[in-house]
Amino acid sequence: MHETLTIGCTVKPVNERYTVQDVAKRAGVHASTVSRALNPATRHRLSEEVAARVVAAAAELGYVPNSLAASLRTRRSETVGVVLPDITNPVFPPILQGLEAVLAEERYVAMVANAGPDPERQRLVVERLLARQVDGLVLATVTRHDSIVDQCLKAGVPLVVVNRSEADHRVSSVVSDDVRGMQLALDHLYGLGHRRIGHLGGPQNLSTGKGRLEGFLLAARNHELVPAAGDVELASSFSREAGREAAFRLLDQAPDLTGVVVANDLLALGLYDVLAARGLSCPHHLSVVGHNDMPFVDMVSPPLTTVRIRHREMGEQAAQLLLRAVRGEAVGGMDVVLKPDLVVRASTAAPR
Amino acid sequence: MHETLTIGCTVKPVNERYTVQDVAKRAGVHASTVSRALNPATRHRLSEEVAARVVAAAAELGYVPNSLAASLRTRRSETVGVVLPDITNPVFPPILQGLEAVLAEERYVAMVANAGPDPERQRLVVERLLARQVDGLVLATVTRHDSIVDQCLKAGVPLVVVNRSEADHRVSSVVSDDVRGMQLALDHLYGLGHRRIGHLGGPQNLSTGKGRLEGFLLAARNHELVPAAGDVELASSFSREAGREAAFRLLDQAPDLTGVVVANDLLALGLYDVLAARGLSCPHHLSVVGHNDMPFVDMVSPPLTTVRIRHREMGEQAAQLLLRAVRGEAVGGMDVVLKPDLVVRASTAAPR
DNA sequence: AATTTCCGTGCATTCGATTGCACAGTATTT
DNA sequence: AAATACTGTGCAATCGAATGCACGGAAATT
Repeated sequence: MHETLTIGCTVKPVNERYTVQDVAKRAGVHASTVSRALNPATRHRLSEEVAARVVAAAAELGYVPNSLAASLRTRRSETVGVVLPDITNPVFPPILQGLEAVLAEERYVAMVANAGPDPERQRLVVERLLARQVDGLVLATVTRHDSIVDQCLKAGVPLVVVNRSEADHRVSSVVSDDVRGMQLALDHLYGLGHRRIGHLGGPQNLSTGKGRLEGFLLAARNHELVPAAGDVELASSFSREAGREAAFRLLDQAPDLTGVVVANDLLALGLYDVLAARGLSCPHHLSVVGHNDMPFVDMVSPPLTTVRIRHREMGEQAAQLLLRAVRGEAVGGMDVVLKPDLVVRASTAAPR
Repeated sequence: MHETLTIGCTVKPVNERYTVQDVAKRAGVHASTVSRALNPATRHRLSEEVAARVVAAAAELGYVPNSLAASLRTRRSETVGVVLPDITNPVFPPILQGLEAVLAEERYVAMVANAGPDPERQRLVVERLLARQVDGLVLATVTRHDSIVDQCLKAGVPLVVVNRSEADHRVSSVVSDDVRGMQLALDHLYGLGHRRIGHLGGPQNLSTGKGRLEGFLLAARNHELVPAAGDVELASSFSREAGREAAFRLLDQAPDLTGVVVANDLLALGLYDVLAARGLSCPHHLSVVGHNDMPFVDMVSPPLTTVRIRHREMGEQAAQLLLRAVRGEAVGGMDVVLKPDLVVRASTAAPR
């Protein structure tokens, strides 16, 4: 019986999907009346009685409107595209959750594409989304100088970038205050008594990587610390693997550091790996502060002190910004900068 | 300048999107010829010269076809809906990644909806996706008896369930071999010398919860272990929180257990919390085996011994199954059952 | 009672791409 | 040379819903 039933389609090959015509016939009215009766914005123009009759007929048939046809006519698809660099990076699911929640409230649906880091592929993905007539785009992929943004601006599609921003801020963005985050992290270490503090940074072509490095340098200056050349090392991407590689270099160059402010939790986990490999213990030999407070870093050993970013809210804000733009309510763009918090756990302590 | 440029739309209010008509005019041919020239399947019916001329004209205008219009006519949207219970559960991103990768290869796009656990909301979400004429649906939400599946079967939409399966297996599914997974877990503990082994289980309305409990009981019987009534405790959902609650009960009821096989890593983390709260150490006081090998459980303390499920591959298989169904290539449905592996880390040891 | 206003509904067109059918024009056959 | 086959392109209808316009009838006005 399993063989015979199966993948839906075969059960009922004749897809008896009803149209406004069918509903119209059943209700004894014209198709246009059905359209009006089913649209809350135009229902009032009909007599109560007819509207009710149509609604009843639609319900009886189990009528489901064809959004494609409606979108073709109205030029609004109530669909937005979301372009992610890597959905398995734990910061993105909460962002997506926030996005989706706000969009769903407004009957919008998200088309999610995992575009990866390759600009050519991103371009293709965006084109595909545009072909599907998305009403707007959320990009979580942008680099500081991003040709995809050019493409989108040229296409004239409402656009919001999230998590990372563009260098020249041409489009609305929702990001975290990276400078402030680094300030919090460095203040914390300084307060514990650290004076030899390094930075394990991220890629400088991403606003987060650059902003956090700048924040680090600024915060250091505030405390009249002067980081030596080898006290800063940059990872080639925000991944545990790249973190390992950069951490190796950092610890080789500056073995006397007592604390490291890391630009991202994944990188911090890479640093953890290196510490473990070298038989060094955290926080005893080295205090570590991460960035993002991604899920489960409270469970690693030692639980990671990190800068918390409210990713879900980031997604919510981005969705709201985008919806405003889609509706033409936005008079101008804006940058929303969320304030991060420091979450102190067990990876930081007074220097040995 | 930021104010003036902004959210895309305002930059170029006149959305000069070209149509086949425009391309046709420019190439000096009829619109239908443009359509044929741009479709790889029909291009051969045109003379090389005309086809080239059309392609050139399209490129010059930067023509982007309107997929909505095409879908309306062809009745294929090259879009599939993906319904998730909770995208922040770390098992889903890899599944989504696998799905998206296979779909993207075939030019399909995924509409992702985070429907939550409420069946009424799931129903709404599915209806919305159907209204958008998705070619198929992937459900990661199914319970053992699931009314949403009824709805989908009635609608006659190609359908695949992933991660969890339905009790009466009416639709194709891609799941892990839960019984085998539990066998691996229990064999491992038994091999270490454990004889008092308990089970921290999941909700019985989910195939994973039920299958893993059954697997546990079966594996216990294989070793001629007879679990006492209190040796099994079920969590109300697959979450760390529910894991904590159930773990409290389990440890109260059966304080002499030396090992616990847990139905899910999140539950295992809840158990970790309870052990920490009671000052018990893992694996010294209690060995713990998780299930899923979700990201970063190798970093928790102690690194979790767990049953690895290849979630990405799960997503890939599901996408392939669905695409076959969409194309009508599937003669029947099938259940794909992936074999899990045991990953031994530091949460298991010989009993004290 | 005659005229105007308004209201509810129907008609027909539109959105943009696809595709069955028809028809030239050329190539092939007898 | 005539008949046939084929090939490349155009024409027009179609997918399903939305909407400007018009019209008939009822209500309101004078």
